[in-house]
Amino acid sequence: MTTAPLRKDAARNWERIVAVARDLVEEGTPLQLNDVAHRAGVGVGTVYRHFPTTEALLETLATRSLETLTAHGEQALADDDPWRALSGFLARTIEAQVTDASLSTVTAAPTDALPRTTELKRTLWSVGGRLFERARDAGVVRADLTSGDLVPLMCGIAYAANVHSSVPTARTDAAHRYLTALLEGLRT
Amino acid sequence: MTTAPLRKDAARNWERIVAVARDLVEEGTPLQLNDVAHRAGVGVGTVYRHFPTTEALLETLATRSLETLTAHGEQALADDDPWRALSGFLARTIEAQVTDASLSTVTAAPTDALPRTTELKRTLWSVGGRLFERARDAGVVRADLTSGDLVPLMCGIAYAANVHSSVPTARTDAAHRYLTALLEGLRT
Amino acid sequence: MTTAPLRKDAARNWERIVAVARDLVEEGTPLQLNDVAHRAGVGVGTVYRHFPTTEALLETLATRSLETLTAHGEQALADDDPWRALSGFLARTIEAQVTDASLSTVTAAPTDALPRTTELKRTLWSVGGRLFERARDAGVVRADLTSGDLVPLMCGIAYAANVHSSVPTARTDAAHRYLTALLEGLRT
Amino acid sequence: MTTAPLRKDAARNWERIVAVARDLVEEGTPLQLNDVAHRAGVGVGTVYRHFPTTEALLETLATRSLETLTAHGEQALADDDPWRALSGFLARTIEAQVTDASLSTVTAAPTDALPRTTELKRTLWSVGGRLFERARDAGVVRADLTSGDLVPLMCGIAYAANVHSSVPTARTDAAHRYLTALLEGLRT
DNA sequence: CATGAATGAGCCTTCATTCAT
DNA sequence: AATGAATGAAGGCTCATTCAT
Repeated sequence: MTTAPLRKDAARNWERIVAVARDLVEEGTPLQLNDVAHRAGVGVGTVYRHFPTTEALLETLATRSLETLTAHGEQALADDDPWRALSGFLARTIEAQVTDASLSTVTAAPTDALPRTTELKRTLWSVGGRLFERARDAGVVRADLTSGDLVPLMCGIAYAANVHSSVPTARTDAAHRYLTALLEGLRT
Repeated sequence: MTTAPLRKDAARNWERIVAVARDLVEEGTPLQLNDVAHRAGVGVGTVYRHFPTTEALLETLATRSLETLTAHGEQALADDDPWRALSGFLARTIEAQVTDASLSTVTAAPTDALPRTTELKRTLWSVGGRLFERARDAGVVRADLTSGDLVPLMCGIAYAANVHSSVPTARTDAAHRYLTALLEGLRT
Repeated sequence: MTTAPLRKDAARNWERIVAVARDLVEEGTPLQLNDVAHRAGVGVGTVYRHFPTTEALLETLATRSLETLTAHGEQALADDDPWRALSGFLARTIEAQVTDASLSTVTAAPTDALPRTTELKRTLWSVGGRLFERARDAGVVRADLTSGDLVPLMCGIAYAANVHSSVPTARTDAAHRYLTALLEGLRT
Repeated sequence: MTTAPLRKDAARNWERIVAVARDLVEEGTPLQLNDVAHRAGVGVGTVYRHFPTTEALLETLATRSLETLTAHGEQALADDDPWRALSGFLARTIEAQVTDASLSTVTAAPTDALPRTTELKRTLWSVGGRLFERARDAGVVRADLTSGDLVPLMCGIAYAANVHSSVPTARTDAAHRYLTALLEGLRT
């Protein structure tokens, strides 16, 4: 409902642009709207029409991961075991962060370009927060950390996994080890 | 003997440039040699003479912290208690990373502009590695992390502490909490 | 079909830029794209879009002369008298070189920026070579020079004509005298 | 007598600078006084003291060839055979031009930085002119060229020999062939 | 005399954004 | 809606020349 229904050709362009942008982000090339336009075979103006700024495009890329994670989080809330629920959720989060570069950027950004992003982030933080608080109330988590520390910590682990390793598998691996260590530290 | 003895006026300019650069880095402004020159009240050429690239300047800023940390690390090696030695060293490291933005950048960089930096980093990693291995040999540290994870982890914690908090004291505070959590996880 | 059809306004800018560049080259001012842009009343970016390097612009200027000369050369090949054909062609070549500064630069350059230039030069050299060889086969030309000497010799004469005389008519005059002397020397 | 007698150390610096500059010119590197100073192991100021401009240095390099050629020319004037005298002189001139890059530059330059250069050039042109006129008076040389064409022609041949051949021997070779052709054309 | 640090104009190039077509 | 040419601020770097030490 948020987005107006697009004409068929406009929708096709939108898809192309997003696809190209995803490739670029994946290979680490900094997003440049001119460049995206060229590779997508559309005019610069078209890209600007769909995505007024680089950030807007990046947030659009991140949307998919944000939605998936939210869904996972909501499922986790249904889990009886608070610790298993929290740790599973965090594992998925870290994996997404390490895999999808747009996600880590958007997650760490203090402000958003799209209202939709703000909304999604808020929901996701809220779900994560509830998982965390449930675990703390159950006494399985240290008391000196708060739910507000979750996002920074996830960003930090993703960042740590990226430092010094450009190989994707090495990154995923490192991320898991770091999360495990942290979870051990979190657990009471 | 490391640095060639500078003429008095050259030394004064060097100091000015470094001081200005430190301020800029501190306030989060990206280093631009033209800008540095302007603010330091010297010609662009002067900055370029002293620091051929932005990286060289940044590494020069980081040198101080790198040296201090190395000295601390070497003192720590003299400590009888392997755990106390390691955790103390890491605490100082994190504090430096959070306080000095040049340090985190230089630490995370895969390559160096100045040979001096490479040398300093190597020494520091080596000291940290020895502290870590001593702790592991003493059986006070988890076995699935290695000394090579130390640098990424420190960078990650510093990054986490910086996300979402621009207030210096909040950063230092967060960094300590995160390190504590991690250390709990590390400890056997 | 060689050049993509330009939009009307783009074409107008292209023309302006080329015209300004021609003037500058004519008056001996070294081409600078910023300068060209300014004088043509367009933005720097526009010049860079049309001509990525100074060389590309210069070669574009030279194209006209290269094409004209090639046409003349092909007509000359139709002439029955090998000597008249060769000497006429060389006379036109020299005249063009002395008149059009871009031509001499491009001719003497070991490498080209535009594929089109390489193609044109190759064709022109080939035509000239055939004229020369026909004359040699007819026994009207010295045997110790080869068709490969033609380009250097033409460049040399143009250079000679330019040394010490900034007045256009004096240059053309000198060029003719020097070519005549050389042709006398070439003739058997 | 023109140059004031130099102190011994000043003389040594002068020699070093000139030697370095000769090497640079030989290898085709454009002369830059800072660069020369660095390679010669002296301060920039010292180079500027001895040679106020790049041109002055270049002319100093050319002096040697100018003097040698003048001497040769004067010997040639003693030769009974006007044609042999002229052609021998021109052969030496061309050889020098092709061998010594400073000479061709200085020869072609419309103005001089050092009075000494002007004087040397004047003398050399005069000697060359006399050789030429003697040959013309003897009726062994075409009448439509004048002694004033000698310098341009020599520059032109040297230029032609340099175009497209970076190999020294190939240059000398080409220069000889071109001169021979021209001399044939000059001869009546 | 020698030194070499300092200067800064000058040139090059990129890229986010606008707007006529 | 789409296109892509045009714009020009912004930043990077070099090098000839001066002048304090």
